[in-house]
Amino acid sequence: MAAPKTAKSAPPLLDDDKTVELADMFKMLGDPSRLRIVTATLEGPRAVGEIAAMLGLSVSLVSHHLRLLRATRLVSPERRGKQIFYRVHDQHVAHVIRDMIAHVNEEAE
Amino acid sequence: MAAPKTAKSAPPLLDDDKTVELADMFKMLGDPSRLRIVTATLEGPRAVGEIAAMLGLSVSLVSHHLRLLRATRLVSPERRGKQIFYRVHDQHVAHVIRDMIAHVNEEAE
DNA sequence: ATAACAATTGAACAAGTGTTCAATCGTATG
DNA sequence: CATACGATTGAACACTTGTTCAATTGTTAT
Repeated sequence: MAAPKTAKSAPPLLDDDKTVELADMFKMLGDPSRLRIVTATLEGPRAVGEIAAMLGLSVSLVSHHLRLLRATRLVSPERRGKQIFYRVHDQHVAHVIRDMIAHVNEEAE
Repeated sequence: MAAPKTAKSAPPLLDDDKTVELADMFKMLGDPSRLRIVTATLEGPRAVGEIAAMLGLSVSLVSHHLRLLRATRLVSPERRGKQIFYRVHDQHVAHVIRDMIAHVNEEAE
């Protein structure tokens, strides 16, 4: 909790549940390692070890992050032999992230 | 740092600086209080006390968050008399956030 | 100047976070 | 079966983070 004031009057633009849900999604992308992992899976299914090598991170660390990303439904796993391939969970997520990347890459205004 | 492996080979989709910059932006929006504050300023310039009342948060807390949001250039202040009004820093930021909200509100797939 | 109002600031604390290391699980191949 | 490989898991750690409270700065009015 935050304030003793019992104030509440403005119409929302986003209800409380959606706000928390969205914040959780943002939080997941708010860590550089995780953001790199997600953008890596954006280009196609990538195995855990592959991601780790690409990014210069330990397999353990990548796996920990993938567990969180899975829980937030940002990526989804698919087993193929010994390896497990991850990709962005759906097109919805992919679009949002691509959008953000585009905006940061433009940066012209 | 993370892994001792000296691996590095894949072409980026987003260079390191931009990645960190984007992650910082995401991190700011990754807290529910802050996300609500930003969406509040999305509808027009809002005074600090006004925001605090709308959201049921203490003025102090809102101010702390606004300092962070200012530092990340997500909002910008404008003094008008005793009060200080905040609004989303630019259209760029506004668009990205509106986009995200729209996506979460749809949620249909 | 004094008082009142709006907002910022700093210290302090609990709770959460990213990372590492070692151990474990799952799947394929000898 | 055993061995090797890929990935997950859990404990432990230092570090960061969100929040509160009290004190302070800045602004307008009396």
